Amino acid sequence: MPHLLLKDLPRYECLLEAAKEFPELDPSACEAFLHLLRAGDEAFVAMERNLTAHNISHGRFGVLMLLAQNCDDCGGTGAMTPAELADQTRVTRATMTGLVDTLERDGFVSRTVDANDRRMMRVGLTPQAHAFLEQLLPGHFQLMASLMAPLSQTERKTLVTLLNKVIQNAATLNASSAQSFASGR
Amino acid sequence: MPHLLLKDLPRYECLLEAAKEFPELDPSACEAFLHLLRAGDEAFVAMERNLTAHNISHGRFGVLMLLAQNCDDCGGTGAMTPAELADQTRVTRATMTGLVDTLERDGFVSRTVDANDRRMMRVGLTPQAHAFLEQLLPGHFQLMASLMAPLSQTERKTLVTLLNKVIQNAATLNASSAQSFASGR
DNA sequence: CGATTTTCGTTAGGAGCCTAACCGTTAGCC
DNA sequence: GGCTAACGGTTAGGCTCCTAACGAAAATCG
Repeated sequence: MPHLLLKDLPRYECLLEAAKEFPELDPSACEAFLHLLRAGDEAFVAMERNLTAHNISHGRFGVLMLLAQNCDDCGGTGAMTPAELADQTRVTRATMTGLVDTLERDGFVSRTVDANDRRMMRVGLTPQAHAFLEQLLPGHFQLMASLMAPLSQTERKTLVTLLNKVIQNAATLNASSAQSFASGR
Repeated sequence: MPHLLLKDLPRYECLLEAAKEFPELDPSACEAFLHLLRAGDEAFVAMERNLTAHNISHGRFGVLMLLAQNCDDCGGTGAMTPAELADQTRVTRATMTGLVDTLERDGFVSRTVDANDRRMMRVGLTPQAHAFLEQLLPGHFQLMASLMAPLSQTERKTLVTLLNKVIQNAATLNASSAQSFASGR
């Protein structure tokens, strides 16, 4: 469970005050940014607390959900390679190795080598994992519902619209700055 | 830099579909929750990337900001105890020991024992830290501004209002569930 | 066909945070 | 005043994630 930021978010007057010293500081942008960070963190720790109560980490949960979804959607077997899993869950391949290690140890997934390409592995859910998810998910969904309870339907739609603008923008900024980093500064 | 969630957020139709299987799933709540998590993560990694470019971690940055703020606000010396720092930055005291260790090693803070209570330490900023912050902060503020650039002033206000509702609610839920955990389930 | 390059999964090592247990110091209480 | 409890900071050990470097298998190409 990560921490995040200061206990008390700064009052808006303080931001206006600080803006006098730093002309780069945009008070309304700063306020929105800090609130976004805090709200995201609160949501994250709430979710993580629920997951750890079931003895599963956020990373492992992501793998299980992805495999389950892949199983349901395409009517496929639900087997995926570690590289696919790492890409979809936004984790490095090295991390995925560790996640699959513990999931396999706990009996939630099975590893088999691909018959056609002997470099590849196929990771699939066990029946035990399906049972575990069916027992876990209702509480997970209830948590989301209770967290968003104070928002009306229209407020939720508004929130999603605003957040989408930030997400799109951030993805562009992050990608371009990552690129400028890769190309030597 | 943490990862977060799946690469592609689920489409709303998929949530509606999943709701048929899980009656606890509230599609609009789930959508808002996932977008919040993603937006918060994007903002977080953008900030963290900027900080690591200056060879400082998010945790250490929080300590510096808090000490600087404490110095400016009250006209005080800016010296705080590790326990105060831990409380305000939402980190355990053990973690704060490590943060102060590295900050002291890098010449950003100094530790002195309290004269009245020999259990306590006083952590204060060095001139070097002030110089460092003055060099770092403009870029930090510019980052926030560019992240929130696609939102108008009124949209930012709306966003803050909506996020505040979530923050308040989450703080209550997290506190009560932490309490129920402390009292033995 | 053999040599190079690419791709896959893994290992090794590090950073940041956590909990639990620890000493030294102070405060409360007969 | 001495014994116990509470408090402040630290240490020890664990978890999750990361980057970097590695061998094995496949693809590419002269």
